Amino acid sequence: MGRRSKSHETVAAGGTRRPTRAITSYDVARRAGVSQSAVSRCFKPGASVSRQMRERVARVARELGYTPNAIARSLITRRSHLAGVLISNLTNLYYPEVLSELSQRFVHRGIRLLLFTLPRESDVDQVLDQFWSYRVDGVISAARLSLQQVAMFDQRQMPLVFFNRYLKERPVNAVCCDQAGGAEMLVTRLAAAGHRRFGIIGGPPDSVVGRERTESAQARLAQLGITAVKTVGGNYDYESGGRGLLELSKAFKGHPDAVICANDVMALGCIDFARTDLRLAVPERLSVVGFDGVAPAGWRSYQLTTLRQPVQRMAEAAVSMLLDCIEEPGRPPERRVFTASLVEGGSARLGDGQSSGR
Amino acid sequence: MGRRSKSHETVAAGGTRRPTRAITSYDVARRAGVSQSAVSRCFKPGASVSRQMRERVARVARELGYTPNAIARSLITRRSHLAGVLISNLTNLYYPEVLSELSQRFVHRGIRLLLFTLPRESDVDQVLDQFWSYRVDGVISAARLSLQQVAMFDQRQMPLVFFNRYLKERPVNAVCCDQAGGAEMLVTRLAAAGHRRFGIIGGPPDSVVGRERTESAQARLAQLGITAVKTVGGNYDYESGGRGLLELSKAFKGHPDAVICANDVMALGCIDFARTDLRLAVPERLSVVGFDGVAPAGWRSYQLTTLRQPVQRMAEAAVSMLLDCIEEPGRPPERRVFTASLVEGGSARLGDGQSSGR
DNA sequence: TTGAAAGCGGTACCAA
DNA sequence: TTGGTACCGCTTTCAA
Repeated sequence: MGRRSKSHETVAAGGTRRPTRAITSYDVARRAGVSQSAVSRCFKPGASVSRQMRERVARVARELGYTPNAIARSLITRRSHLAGVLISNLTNLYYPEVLSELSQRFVHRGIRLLLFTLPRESDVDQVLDQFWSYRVDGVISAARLSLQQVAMFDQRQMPLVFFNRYLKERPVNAVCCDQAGGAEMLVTRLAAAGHRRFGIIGGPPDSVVGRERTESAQARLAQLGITAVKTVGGNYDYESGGRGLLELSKAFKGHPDAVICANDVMALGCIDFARTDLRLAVPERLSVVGFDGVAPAGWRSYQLTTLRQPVQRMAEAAVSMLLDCIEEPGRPPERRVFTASLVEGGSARLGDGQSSGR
Repeated sequence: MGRRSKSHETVAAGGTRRPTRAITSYDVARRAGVSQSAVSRCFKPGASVSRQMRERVARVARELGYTPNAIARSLITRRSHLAGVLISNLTNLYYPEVLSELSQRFVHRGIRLLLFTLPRESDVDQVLDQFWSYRVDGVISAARLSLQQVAMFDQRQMPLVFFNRYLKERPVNAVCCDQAGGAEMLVTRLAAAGHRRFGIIGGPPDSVVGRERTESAQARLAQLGITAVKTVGGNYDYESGGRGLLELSKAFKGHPDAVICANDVMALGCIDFARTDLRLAVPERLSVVGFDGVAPAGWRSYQLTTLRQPVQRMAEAAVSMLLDCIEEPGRPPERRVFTASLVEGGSARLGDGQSSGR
């Protein structure tokens, strides 16, 4: 007999000890009077097992409450069926949607989601260690990683897909939304509708997406010859929107015609501040636009004019891209760029959209 | 030599094959000229290892990029350092906060979070299987589980802590927020302020928390002798709030004086519908209150009167309760009940709060 | 303090 | 189709 049947029998003989040990395939095998490998095969989908063997084992397994140990399995198969997900902060209102979508898709494909939220960017390194030690099959990151950090991934041949970020310095797998095109289009429409004085409320300094949004807007404004443009910093939260508008109003010694906010939540804060504190009608006297298309942007009080990201399709793309990378390790990096769709809403005067353009 | 050193040497001799295998403690041991067990000990906090051994191994490990395999470790220690988290739907706006808090606390304690979101309650059984097979150390559930499902947990001696739910039928570990007390207090204040016709917009049928909120409100209303009370169903989403108010208005052939919504998001929908569609001033002609204390409830457009749950403290309690259960398996179930705090806001006329009470 | 050896609970290959 | 056996990569006695 094998090396372990002895010890298992010992335990069985020990009798009185309380059964803190979980049921194993050996227990099922002994009780069913078959070999342990047979039990293992019965739990493998396409295995060659006779019908009676399968039934016999299934019955005993059910009686004993046996569930295969995924930990042990992944030790030898080198597939943990675990995917790591890295998200900077869940309070962003946009991320919960992303996370929810990712989670559904993964479950659907038999993959478990190991979640890591980052209070601060500096904690990334700790988290990466967890990925290495848990031997996750791959990682989706909605947080920024340094070049060095990314290098560690391919050094370990660990599949990595970025969600809404990427690296300029080198090609990486990424699912993105075209922020630049959307921002330019927004600016074009706003300018065509007669806005001349533009305020921009940016995201936090370390947000690549935010910078992309604001810089594209600025570039397009410059292109159109509009020079009355002020930019202030923001933090992606509701308060930033109001604070930003206040700063802009001071800078303009009046108020801008239009405010472009780097995300929806700031835009909502901006609208509320305009209406409540500055007594400025939106959109009549002030146009406000945002980015993301989160749920509250659509609420009646706001009806925000915004660029909605196709979160569902992006999540689907990210998950399937990650799985492709896992299946085919040598795969060259790919970048899939989705287009945001304009939600016209009612917080900005956009004109008819037919005017002169690019 | 051991049974495996042979095979490891073979691989090393094989040479040309690409190193798809990750670095193991054997690789480090060979390179450092020490035993594998020594390497293992060097990565165990309180182990008895000489300083030079520790340094030597650490150096080689760094050179080789070695990270201990947590999978293999947990196979023998029977501790995965994985906690399962079960959440019904992340779109609820309240759950992302909870999840974020839980995640932080777990990371803090060296525990990884295995996330499961449920599109439908019926999927619970599948998810449970995952818990069993991944041998998570414990589970926090913010989703409802049946008596049978809970029974499977203690059958497997798997620690379980409910978040904001519990079972009437039997004691379980749970961290809750006192919905009933809060609801009664709200009703009392509203009644004292002169409201007589009450509308209630409930949660989905399977939400225990929602039922508790509405039933307590109803009970208190009955106690106060107020009979003009109508209840309609809701779905916890924004639209439910508007739809609910519409239904209530029909039922009352006019409109209620106050609407109690089973969560904040419905309350916000209710306010918007009242103001925009019914042209009813809130709070002057209609008082609206909610439950939860989510971020948008505090936005200037709403300033919702609501009962805020102490999410952070509750998350902390849930995590530490779970860890306690893991440390001390036989521990009898405990229920920790937190109190919601009234956010007076500006969406309801509450009077001075000094009036006659219970 | 160090090393040898026996598992943890599976999978996979091989011969029967 | 079935059973025997060698691992996966680590922890943990037990001697030395």
